[in-house]
Amino acid sequence: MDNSEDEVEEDETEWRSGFVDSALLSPVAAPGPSLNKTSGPTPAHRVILHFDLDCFYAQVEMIRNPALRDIPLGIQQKYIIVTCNYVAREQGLTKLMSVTDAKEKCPQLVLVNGEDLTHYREMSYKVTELLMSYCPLVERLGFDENFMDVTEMVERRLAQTPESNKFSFKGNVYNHVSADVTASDYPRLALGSHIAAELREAIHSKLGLTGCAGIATNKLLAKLVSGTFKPNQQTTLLPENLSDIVGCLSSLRKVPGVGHQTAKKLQALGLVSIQDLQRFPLNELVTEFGGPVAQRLKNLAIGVDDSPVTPTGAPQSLSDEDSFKKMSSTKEVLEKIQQLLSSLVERMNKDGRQPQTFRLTIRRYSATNKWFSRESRQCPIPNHIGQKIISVPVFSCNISVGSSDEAVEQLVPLAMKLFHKMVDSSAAFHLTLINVCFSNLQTRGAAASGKGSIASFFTHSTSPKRTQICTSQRQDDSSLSGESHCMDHQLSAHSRITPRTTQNTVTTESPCSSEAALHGLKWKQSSVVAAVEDPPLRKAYSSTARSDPDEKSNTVTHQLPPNVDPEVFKLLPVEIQKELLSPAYVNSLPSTSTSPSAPVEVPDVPHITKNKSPQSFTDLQNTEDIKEAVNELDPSYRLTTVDHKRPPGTSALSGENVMEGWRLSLPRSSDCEFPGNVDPEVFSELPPDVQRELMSEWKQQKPVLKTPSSRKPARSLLTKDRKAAGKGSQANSLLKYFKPS
DNA sequence: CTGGGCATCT
DNA sequence: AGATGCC
Repeated sequence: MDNSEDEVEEDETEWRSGFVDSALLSPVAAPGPSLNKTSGPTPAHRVILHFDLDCFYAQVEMIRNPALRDIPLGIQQKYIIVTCNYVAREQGLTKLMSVTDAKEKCPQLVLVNGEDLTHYREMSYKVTELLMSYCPLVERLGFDENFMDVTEMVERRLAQTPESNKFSFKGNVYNHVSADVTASDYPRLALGSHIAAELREAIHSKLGLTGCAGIATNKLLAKLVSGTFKPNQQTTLLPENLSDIVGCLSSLRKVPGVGHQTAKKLQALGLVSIQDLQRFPLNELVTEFGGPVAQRLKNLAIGVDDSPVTPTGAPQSLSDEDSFKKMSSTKEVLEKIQQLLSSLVERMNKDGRQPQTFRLTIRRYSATNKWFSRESRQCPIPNHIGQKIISVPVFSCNISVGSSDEAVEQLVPLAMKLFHKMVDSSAAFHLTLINVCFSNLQTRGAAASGKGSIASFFTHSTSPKRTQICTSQRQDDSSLSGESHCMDHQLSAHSRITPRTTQNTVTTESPCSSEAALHGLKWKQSSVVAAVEDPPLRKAYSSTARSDPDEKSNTVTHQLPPNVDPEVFKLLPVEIQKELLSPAYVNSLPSTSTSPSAPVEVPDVPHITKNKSPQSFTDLQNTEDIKEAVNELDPSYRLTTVDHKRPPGTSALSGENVMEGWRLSLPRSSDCEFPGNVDPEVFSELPPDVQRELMSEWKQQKPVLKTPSSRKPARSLLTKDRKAAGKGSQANSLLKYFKPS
């Protein structure tokens, strides 16, 4: 029962497609709650583009180090090659292959550690920004994909462009010989293919990245078709071939939106192919998945997708995580949390918004079902801490208070509290992942918003004017000519890129411009200048937050485990302090061999000689030669120890960064009675609930970590209003993600 | 020997 | 808080 009659099938799906895609009619979706709560009606026929960058991480690394261009390159996270360049793919490597398998297939493979996503994130937002500069309707999907609704652009071009251009397709046309196509039937898709080609060219010329694009009438089809001709090509799907591309999906898992769980449920219903799902009665699907999901699945199976391209904007949460084989001591947890928080606070600082919520997530080891079962606890961030995450400009000077370090110091105890809500550290535990996350991000005060709005224009490679036009316009059709002008200017000018050295364009707009212009350097200044060279300044400000009488000796420092900041230590619950000081931990292993700070070996010499045939010796030589050559080309880029995670000595909480004013005196025999070990002054400065907690622990000799205190965030509506609340204010903060650091 | 993010829905 | 999905 294959699709015997192509024309009948196509006609039917096309009819349904038009039927469902037009929200004005849409009786199909009417009975149940509409799956996409798109407010506005979606145009009857849209032109949707899907961009998918080629082996994105690998491309970024090859740009950073061109010596990697022509050698097989894999991007490694832990034991996985998450992606690899096309040189490596020619030798059989695929995405998400284990390092072991990869090296077996390709002994010369050069690996770069890709656990730090900073560079990928930055480049990713540059791409989104570039697309947005042509049309604001851009939706991100991961770091390397973007949807774009160019319907209005197409309509405008339809009126403007000469006839001859309307009737040719750029790039491939699915299931057609491109030159052969009767493009006059699909002038909009044809123009969409022109736009896609221009945008891909812009991405290439301005950012140096190649990628694929799909052109179709909805997101699902655009995404499906974009990958049909793989590296650096584009493909248009004509409506007449809708059933072809859907029918070609080898399994239901290939349908975007059908994940592991959904596929398993469908398989339990006896469905394995797309055709199975197409024919399966809707009612039975409803009982299994509920109305909306069932209808959505049915629609997807026939290539129907009326979900709108929703502009993504700035992220709603920032998180940082690390996975490892085993973590089983509080000391390790504390250090890892410090590490993660340092980098997360730094990112949050650059963002400029103030997080209202902090979340800690862990994954426990379990022999069965290793990959799920994450647990998390979250709590509101006290305002006085949240403010410190954002560094505050000092008067008219560009130097800012080094408050980010303090923010980390105060967040660590918060995180440890959450940790102990999940893990009873008096019993054995075994974690394999820790994640820290800021969410509920709040744009900062109206008046002092110089940081967010103005800085973005400076760090931004495009003119403020154009950004304003494109981001504030939304979907209004009122200023078509304006956007069109903007667009055409861009398109015609992209052969010559003039990044407009920003300074002069914006200086006129705000007296704070010089302050904002240096914003990108602020973090460095705050951590170096404020903490080291300018202690009085820093102290003056820290004293406002904390009554810190005088500086005291550092006697305890030497007793602390390495990398534990005494300032932080002081703030920890005594039980944790005790745990950290106990001989078991002091002597305990620093041996998390999977730690990201451990150098990644490229290539693994003993492994190769052991595993491979005798001839691999020559390969080994070659690889070594390549490695050395690459290292010599760029000394800052060490293949053997590629670790972008954290340059040495930049940790805000490294041991040498000694803070003033901690004064907790503990005896050498660290694990004796608490009250004698605790400085009354310090105790009196602790928050009341912490005091209560400590008291109860001393009395009971038991970790009672329930805070009876007030955890009443009084949260109400934070779910829905992404569209309205987001866009306007979000446009500014979004730009921050578009700029190099 | 399946990473490190992100989002949405419940 | 968790599940699920996407890359």
